[in-house]
Amino acid sequence: MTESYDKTRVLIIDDDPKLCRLVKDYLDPMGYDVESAGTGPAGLEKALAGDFQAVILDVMLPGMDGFEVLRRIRQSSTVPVLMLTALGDESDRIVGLEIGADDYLPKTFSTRELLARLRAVTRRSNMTQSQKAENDDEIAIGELRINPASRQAIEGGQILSLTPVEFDLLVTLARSADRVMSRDRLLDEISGRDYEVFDRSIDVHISSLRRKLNDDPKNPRYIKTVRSAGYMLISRPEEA
Amino acid sequence: MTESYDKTRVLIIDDDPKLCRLVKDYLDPMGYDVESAGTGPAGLEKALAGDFQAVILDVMLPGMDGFEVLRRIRQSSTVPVLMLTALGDESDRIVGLEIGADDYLPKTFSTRELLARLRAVTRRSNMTQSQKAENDDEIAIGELRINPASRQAIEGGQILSLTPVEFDLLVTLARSADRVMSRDRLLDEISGRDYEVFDRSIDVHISSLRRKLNDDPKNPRYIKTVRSAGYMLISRPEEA
DNA sequence: CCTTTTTTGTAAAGGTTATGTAAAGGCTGA
DNA sequence: TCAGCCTTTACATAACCTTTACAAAAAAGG
Repeated sequence: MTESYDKTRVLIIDDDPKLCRLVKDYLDPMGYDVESAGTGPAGLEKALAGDFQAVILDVMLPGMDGFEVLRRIRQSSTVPVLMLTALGDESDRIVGLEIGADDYLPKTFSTRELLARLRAVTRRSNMTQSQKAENDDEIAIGELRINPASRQAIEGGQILSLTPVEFDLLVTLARSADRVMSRDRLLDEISGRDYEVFDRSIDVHISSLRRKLNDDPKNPRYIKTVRSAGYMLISRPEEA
Repeated sequence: MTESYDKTRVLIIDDDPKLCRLVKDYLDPMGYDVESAGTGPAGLEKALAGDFQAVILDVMLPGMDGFEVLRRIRQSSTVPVLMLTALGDESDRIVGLEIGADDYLPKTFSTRELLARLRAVTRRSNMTQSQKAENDDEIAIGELRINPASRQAIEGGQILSLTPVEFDLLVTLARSADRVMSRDRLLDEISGRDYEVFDRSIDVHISSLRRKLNDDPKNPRYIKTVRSAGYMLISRPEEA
């Protein structure tokens, strides 16, 4: 095993080795873990076996064509699939078979586009997983009021100017007030990333959140550190 | 009873079982409850009997064609109907529009499109009567007055000369004042398109709207940018 | 107690992404 | 054809997120 398991795993199924190489060379340095398959059956097998966060699938494949592969993938998997279609070649698409892909990518895609669509597709599937409850009700905790609809938080009458991640972090903590949230969990909620042991970004965000909340780590009114476990937003600030 | 009551119920009417399966396989895990019908008459019966939040209807059906099915559905139901048309077949669209289709999907749709349109269509039909009545009342926000009936907007006594899209954008923002509207949502409301990763047109419209409103992005009286989330029209311009 | 190890707090740097907007391109209806 | 409008493109800039580094605190172990 040469790859660490936390990367976004992408499978490309295409009979053109050059294209596979191209995609791999481009995505690898961006932190993706790219595998490839040159035929439909091989691709299908890999797609169903290895767990990938996304599959890039050429429509035209020798043996089993892309749509057939897609159909079989869909029989037992909901992995996001990006179909590679020939540019402008819309007329030869087989009516009725072409659904089930999450998005399409023209064969002449730019790397920028590839990356953007990959991200979009993986983000979407992460979102449906947690099935966003979309609760827009205001959350009140002590002097703190959080309004998801306007993405505003007010503490002691002052509007806090929070960055996107800080706001999400605060909402996440608030929705699980008085329960410890692991860094792992927090990171997943706010950015969908996986937590690594050396990842300190949550800590950094917590730090700046505290500064904006005027909160002291040693004697927290809001965010309490739970050593070796995570952070917790406390609903009733008690005096120590 | 196998299904929980709160899922969005979708009926697909298509003679291609593969397509029905694909839609079902894809939508089920996303929290939809999909039923299918293989013929016009069967579909019609189901559409009128079971209560669905949306119907996906193929234009080409053996026996009774899609338009006929749609016409009969419309005789006693206002359920949102998405027509499946062959790609680029403009005349189909025109016919369908007249009969009362709610939206179209090219047969080569991606699930991204499918999901976007399903959401749009169910959102629209979920609106309460008063919301749906397209409230033509004037909206007043600060120095700004918007009159949907005459499609005029006045700011500080001056009539703004807005383009159609700018006006719709302003109305949409105003009707959800103090709530962040995503670009996704805005784009859908004003043009029915679905948002692509590279789409900047909302930003551009916002920019020119701001110019006409004499609004400064950095210190907005009206339209506030909510980074990574969208835009928000603020009803009570606060001092910074 | 004292030392070592683990964990956390936070400043600063560096790279990345989102946004504002001008300009170009393209579509549509007169 | 032209005029008006919408979208796309392109680039500058600002805001942001993560990483790194180091200090401090807490726990563990003696």
